Amino acid sequence: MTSLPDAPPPTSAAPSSVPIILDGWEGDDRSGGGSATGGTRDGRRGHAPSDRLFAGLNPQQREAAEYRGAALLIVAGAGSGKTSVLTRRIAGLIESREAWPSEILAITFTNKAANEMRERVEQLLGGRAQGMWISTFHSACVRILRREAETIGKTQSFTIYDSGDTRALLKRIIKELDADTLGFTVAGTAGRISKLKNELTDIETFARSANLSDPQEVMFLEIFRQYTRALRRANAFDFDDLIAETVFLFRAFPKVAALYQTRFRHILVDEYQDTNHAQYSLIRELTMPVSPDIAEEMEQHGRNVGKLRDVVGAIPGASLTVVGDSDQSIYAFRGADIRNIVEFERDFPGAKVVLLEQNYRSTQNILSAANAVIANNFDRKDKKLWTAVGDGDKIVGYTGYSGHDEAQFVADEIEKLHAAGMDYKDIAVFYRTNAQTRALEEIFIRSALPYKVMGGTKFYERAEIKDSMAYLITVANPDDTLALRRILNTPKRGIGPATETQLASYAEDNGFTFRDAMRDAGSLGLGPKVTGAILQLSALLDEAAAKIDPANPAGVAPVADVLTFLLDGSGYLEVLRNSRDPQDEARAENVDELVAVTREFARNNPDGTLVDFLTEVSLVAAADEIDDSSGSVSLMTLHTAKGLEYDAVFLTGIEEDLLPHRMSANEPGGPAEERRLFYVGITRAKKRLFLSLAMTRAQFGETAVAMPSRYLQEIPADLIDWRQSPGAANGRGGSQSRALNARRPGIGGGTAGRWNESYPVGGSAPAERPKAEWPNRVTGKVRDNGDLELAPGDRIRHADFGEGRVTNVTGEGAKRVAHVQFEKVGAKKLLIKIAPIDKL
DNA sequence: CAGGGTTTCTTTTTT
DNA sequence: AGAAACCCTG
Repeated sequence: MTSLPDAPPPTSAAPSSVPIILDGWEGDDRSGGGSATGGTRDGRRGHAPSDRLFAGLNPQQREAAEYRGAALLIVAGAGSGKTSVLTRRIAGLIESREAWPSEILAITFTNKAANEMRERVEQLLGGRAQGMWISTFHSACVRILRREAETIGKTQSFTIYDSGDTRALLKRIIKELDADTLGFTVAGTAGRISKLKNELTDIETFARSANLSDPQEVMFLEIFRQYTRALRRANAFDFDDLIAETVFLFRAFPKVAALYQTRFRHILVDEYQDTNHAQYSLIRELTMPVSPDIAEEMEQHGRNVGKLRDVVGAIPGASLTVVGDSDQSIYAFRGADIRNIVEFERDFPGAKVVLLEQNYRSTQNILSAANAVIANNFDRKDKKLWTAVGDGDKIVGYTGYSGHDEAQFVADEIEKLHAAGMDYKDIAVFYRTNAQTRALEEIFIRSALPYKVMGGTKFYERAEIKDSMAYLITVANPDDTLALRRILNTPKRGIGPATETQLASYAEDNGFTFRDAMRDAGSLGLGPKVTGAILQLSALLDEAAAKIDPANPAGVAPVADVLTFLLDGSGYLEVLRNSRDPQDEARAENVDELVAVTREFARNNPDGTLVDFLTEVSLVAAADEIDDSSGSVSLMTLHTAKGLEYDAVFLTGIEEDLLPHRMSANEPGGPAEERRLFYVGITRAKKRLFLSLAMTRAQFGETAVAMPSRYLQEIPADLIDWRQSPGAANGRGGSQSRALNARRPGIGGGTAGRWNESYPVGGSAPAERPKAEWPNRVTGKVRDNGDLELAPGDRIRHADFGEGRVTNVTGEGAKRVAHVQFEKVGAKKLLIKIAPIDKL
């Protein structure tokens, strides 16, 4: 077939919003076929992409969008419009009929980015984009692995273990082997295994190279072996397996690989600087040419690949476009290898390189700061971001006396921005470690500031959610012993560790699964109560499994129904609701929330199965949670912030031992990576950038002195307007400092000298408040003023802010907010229920 | 086996 | 400070 239909090709109905659903692969009409490297050879190039698609691109961007060739590297500085380039490149390929949508594979860093890219491409094309694969590495691999599961000894409903599951499994193995006596820790072992998998070292390869005279290494090998075996028996993959096993699959089964190599003709990878070796290898496999004999065989099996073949009958490799910025590489700790991008031209000879340096995001002041900071990393290609939008406002700096003081500054400035017309959703607060959210959250709650914490103690990591999910997993994948053991005695049914061990060894001895052992609990000679409990649970799970059995004449039940059935039948929710522990109330609400999530899932994916739901949940990233329409300030780690942008950005905790983090000091390349992290944070800001730090920071329940980060000095002084500079905070706060030291004897005052050396004493604005207003801790923690009646005109006293007059009261019930004009610190909003205030 | 009390450890970043 | 691990009793 050489001619093209005029209408867009019919493609399978892959629901665009849910990349995980398996689309009907065979149903994809590939009849148009196409060769990446020979776009014009077979006459497919009906017409060049219209100028409309490239409107508004600068010459470099346009070149990157239009270039046709086997390999293209787009070096895209922060904010240089790479997403525009990528989406237009994809749209151009499709519009010019060089490619069908189903021939496109685009890899993004988060599911959210994937969905956005898909929407933008569809927008550009007017909706003719079904069948594209736009997803993360992990989602794409899951999709492939589910499809090919049988080939590698798994079933289609395999479970995905997250790092928590991995840790739980390793913990048991280490305990059973008594490996902790040899100094093995769960975290250390998990990290080592992860590293090996990211390097594509499987257990056999490792065993061959292991030094067997080292007992330490022998033990590790045994742990690794048992871990691998447990995963296999549980019909489960861990995160790293998803990538590595796909690579192994392609290498072991070239014909399977050929299916994907011929399907995907144009592969695009975003954030290429953060790919690890396994991901790099996956891309290499996918862009490999198909040999003549396999191509021949495919054709004989009815796969219409003829027009892809070259003169010798082979199918050339797919075209590859990668986008990245080595200055934004921040994932070396999980195996990302900066060499992948640095050596791209060597890996793909003849590759074209396009540089994007013009920044469309930030003001020049922000960019100058970013450029100055990153210039301190040696060993990098010099690259300078520039913008045409002008200097903009100065960067604002602030040094708090404590983490809470810093948080109060952030809250106050956010309120000012909001009062000046900026939406909360356009403001973000970044920090290095999740632990830093505590002070921020305390202050934000008290200030009645709407905020959302991205990532951190994620919803899906909460115990009650993991419990509920474990019920679902057990139903979907009965082989998953880990999930089964988790719910065995949750809620309490009198099945203790001893019984659990008995069941496990009964299964082991007879070659059953744990699940089978439960069904056969009657023959174990346990007490009648325990036996009854096990059989009851077993029956409940069987009944639930029947609900999703495709063979069930009643039809397949929605996920929500299965979940509520399990939660009711097990009594899990009831136990939480009847508990005296006040936290269990919130837990029950979370479980209800999960039920709501399953309903939402069913609404978005009418054909979504339980396995689809579990997959989606397993692969949500922190950045996926961000709801653009929400009127909340976003709080997140610097890592989560990658790829995002906000009008105003607060970078908090810019202190030594935090940024750069203490732990990074030992790592080779650590400080440089931390600097890139700072750079990423700075370049997220469009209009306003705030840098803050504290003189003392609570850590492990102790208060320790903190030093300004070395990176602060790298920013030219004239770019920063210090509201309270490190030097000034120290000078003015001398007595404060001593008071703190007196309270906490462990802190030496001698190191504080450095505070004065490098910073101007006194900012351009005087410190707003006397130090006495700033105790190091938030007072009145578990206060409840629920019944306090306040009206405009009332006078109150606040524990920190002193006296003031209520000007307005808004909100209802527990969310009533008092607007107060304080005598010394100005206007504040306070959540009445918990604010440390008294009516005068 | 369950529940309560005490002790110890934690904080790097995440798909 | 808070969570998890551990230990003890009923």
